[in-house]
Amino acid sequence: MITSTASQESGFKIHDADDKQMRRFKTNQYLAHIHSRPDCVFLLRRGWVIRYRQLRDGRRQITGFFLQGDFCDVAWLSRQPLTQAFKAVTDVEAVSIHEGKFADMVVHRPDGMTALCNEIGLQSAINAEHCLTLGRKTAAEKLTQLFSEISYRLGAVSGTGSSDVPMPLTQQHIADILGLTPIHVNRVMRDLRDAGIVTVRARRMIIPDLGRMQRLAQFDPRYLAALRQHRLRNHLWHQ
Amino acid sequence: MITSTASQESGFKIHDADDKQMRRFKTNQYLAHIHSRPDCVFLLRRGWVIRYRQLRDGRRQITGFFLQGDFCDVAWLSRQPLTQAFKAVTDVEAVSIHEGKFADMVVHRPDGMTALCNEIGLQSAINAEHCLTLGRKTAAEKLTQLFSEISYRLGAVSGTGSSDVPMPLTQQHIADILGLTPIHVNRVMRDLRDAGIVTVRARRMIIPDLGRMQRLAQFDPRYLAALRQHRLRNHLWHQ
DNA sequence: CGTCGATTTGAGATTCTTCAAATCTCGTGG
DNA sequence: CCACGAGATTTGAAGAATCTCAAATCGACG
Repeated sequence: MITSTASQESGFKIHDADDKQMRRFKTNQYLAHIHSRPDCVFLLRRGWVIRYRQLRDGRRQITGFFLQGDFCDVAWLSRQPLTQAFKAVTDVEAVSIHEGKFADMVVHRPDGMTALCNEIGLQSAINAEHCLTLGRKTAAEKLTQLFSEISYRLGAVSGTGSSDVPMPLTQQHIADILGLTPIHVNRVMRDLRDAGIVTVRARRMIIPDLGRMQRLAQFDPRYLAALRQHRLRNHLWHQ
Repeated sequence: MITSTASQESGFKIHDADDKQMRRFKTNQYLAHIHSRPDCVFLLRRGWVIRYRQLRDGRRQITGFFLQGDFCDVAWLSRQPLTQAFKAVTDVEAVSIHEGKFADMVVHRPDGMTALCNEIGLQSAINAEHCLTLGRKTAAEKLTQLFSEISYRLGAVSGTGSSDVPMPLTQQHIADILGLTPIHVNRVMRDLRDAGIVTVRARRMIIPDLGRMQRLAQFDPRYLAALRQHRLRNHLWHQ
C-alpha cells in the first residue's frame, strides 16, 4: 500500500482536492459496518462515535469511543474485515483520508512513522485502561473513570478545562461501555449526584470538583500523555 | 526515527549481526517496567509474557498476553513512557529489534506498511474481544473464551490443532485476565472439569471437544483472522 | 396532544466476592 | 530418599454488588 505520488515532492497536503473529503453522518448512522473493509480512515472534526462488539443474544460491549480530533480508526488500515461496528452517537463531520494517502504520509514525511506510532501507543493505552476499568473497578469507580476520561480528552483537544462538559451518551451507552446494566448505571449516577460528585443533565455533565471525582475514580491521566504532543493529529487538524 | 541505512540497498535482513539479538528472560522477570521507554520491540521465540496495569491498592488487570510468534509490543514504538508492565510467565527467548531498524523495515520493504497495519489490526481486534469478554460474558464464558483463544493462537503458530495444549498460567493469572477472583476461577474450573469441557493440570489443558468449548464461550475466531496471513511476523519468524 | 425513547424506582434473585482455613504440589536442602 | 516450605489449589460459609423483571414517570419532538 506504499505508493509514490506527487506528495513525495510537494510534501503532504491534506487539503489538496483529491486528498480531502468531508463526510457527514447523522446520529445512529454507521461509519463502518462490521465485516466491512473501509479503504480510508476518518479524522473527526465534530461529533462522537462509538465502536462496539455484539454477541448473538444481544449483549453489547462498546470497546471505545472517538471524539473531535480523534482518528477513527487506525485499525482500519489492516486489510482484514472489521470485527467491530462504528456508529455515530451524535451528528458527525469527519475528514476522510484514503489509506494509500495515509501510508504515503507515514513513509514520506520526516516524522510520519513517529506520528503513527504515537497514535498506536495512545489507542493501545486507552484500550488497556478500559480493560482495567472493566475488570477491576467498582461501578462508582467505573462511572467516574469514564467521566474523567471524557473530560480530559475533550479538554486536551479544546485546550480548556471546564466543569461543564458535553455528555451526549445515554445511560444505555454508558452501561455498554462499562459492562453494567442501565438500571445499575442509573442508581450509581443518583448516588454520585447526591454526593455532589457529578450531575448529568440535558446532554451535559457538571463536575463541581474535578480533582475529587478523579480521586474517586483512581484516574491517572498519564495514560493519555500522548494526546498532548500528537504530531500527526495536530498536523492534520491545523490544515 | 526513520533513518537510512545499508538495509535500504541490501534489503532487510534481521539476521545481520548488528540487527539481531537474542534475549532471554527468567520466569517472573520483567521484559519492560512500567514508565520505562524501551528502544526496541521483541519477537517472541519461546515462552509466555503478560502485560498488566495495577491500581495502588493492589488490584491488577492483565490486559493481554504474548505467545511464541507474537510481537511484544508494537505500542513500544511510541515515544511515550509505558503505562503498563510486561512480565515473563515462563522462561522466555526473544529476538530484539531496535526501533530504528523496525521503522526502516516498515518504510523500505515493499509490504512493510501493510505488515505493520496488519499487526495493529490484530492487536486491536484481540483487545476489543478482551473488552467484550470482560464486560459482557459470564464467568464460565470468560474461562472458556480464554482457553479457546489460547488454543487457537497456539494452533495458528504451531500449525497443528490439538486437544492437549500448554497452559502455564496460574488461577491467579487467569483471574487477573478475566476480572474475577481466584476463588471463583477455581470453582468455575471445577464445574468445567465436572462437565467434561476442559481439564487443567500440570501446566497443560486437555480439551476433549474443542467445538463444544468454543460454543459455550461464544468464541468466534474471525477476530484472529489476521494471524493466518501475517507477513511481517512470518517474514521475521522464518529467518 | 400523543408517542417513543430515556430515566427512575421497587423488590427479589443471582453471581461473584470476602474471609478463613485445609490440602496439595513441587522444588530444595539435608 | 525424605522432610521442609512456599506457592498454588480447593472447600465452606456468609455477605455484597449487581442483575432481572416489572412498571411508573419524564422529556423531547412531530
